[in-house]
Amino acid sequence: MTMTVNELAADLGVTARAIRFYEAKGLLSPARDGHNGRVFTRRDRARLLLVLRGKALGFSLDEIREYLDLYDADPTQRAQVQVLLDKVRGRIAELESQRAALEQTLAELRDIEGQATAALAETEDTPA
Amino acid sequence: MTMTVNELAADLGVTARAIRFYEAKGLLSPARDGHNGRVFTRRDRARLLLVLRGKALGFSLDEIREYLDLYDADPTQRAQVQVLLDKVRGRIAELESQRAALEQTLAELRDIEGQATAALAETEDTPA
DNA sequence: AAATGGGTTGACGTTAACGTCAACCCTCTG
DNA sequence: CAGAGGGTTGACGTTAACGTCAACCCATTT
Repeated sequence: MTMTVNELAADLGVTARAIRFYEAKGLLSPARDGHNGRVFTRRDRARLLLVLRGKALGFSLDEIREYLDLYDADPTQRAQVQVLLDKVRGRIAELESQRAALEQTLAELRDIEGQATAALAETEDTPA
Repeated sequence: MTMTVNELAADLGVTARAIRFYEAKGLLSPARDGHNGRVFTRRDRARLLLVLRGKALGFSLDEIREYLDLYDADPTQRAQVQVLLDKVRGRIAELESQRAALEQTLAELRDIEGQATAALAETEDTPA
């Protein structure tokens, strides 16, 4: 049911050092087994997956922590919910502009790909 | 028709230091005016824009340089074109998986937004 | 001539995100 | 009981991407 650091690390393709680092940064908070090792549940694992996705999207660990706080936020406090909402909307705006840049880059790369393919086809029978 | 470092920097919202740094890294190669300053054309500006977009997408400067080389590549050399094509396709694959992660994150954030909005509406008449 | 306003090249400082030891602690197992 | 096998906490090293001087050059303006 639970995992150790190295198991989780192997599972998600990261190093144990990185996981401990994330804990030190407050992104994870696995339980302990006496003086022994950390105990990771599937919730910890899910959280780490969120961290990794955030990283893949180019966010810093600090940003990811804020982002995780959005998940944990208590939706019963009116003022806090308002802050949460603002943050979420800001993040959505950022991601959407990032997506736009990404689409544009993809389009350009596809264009280059097409040109390269064409160039190959053209010289197909007249090799260097 | 041309610009100085600081003009370009102000124009695109980066520091002159960063621009010089990019040049040192081989991402830009503006002309010189005698012993005086760098001279940036609109082609240099366009190139810098590509750099900035790459950064926004989370690529390292080294990766961006490779990426820029794709633009500059000579499409008349068969072997080089093949390499180019492979690189481009690899990059496209990366970007598409990145886009998938982005879409998923966006969906989750929108979900949180909806819940927060609902929570606000519910306590609208019964404030804290 | 002195000062002011760009611009230049080092050279060193800084932050983020770990990598890489080193030293140490349990807990088995032969 | 001597290792071997996990796990732990420092502490220091490293890379990327600049920031931040410092010292200097050249062309004006005053």
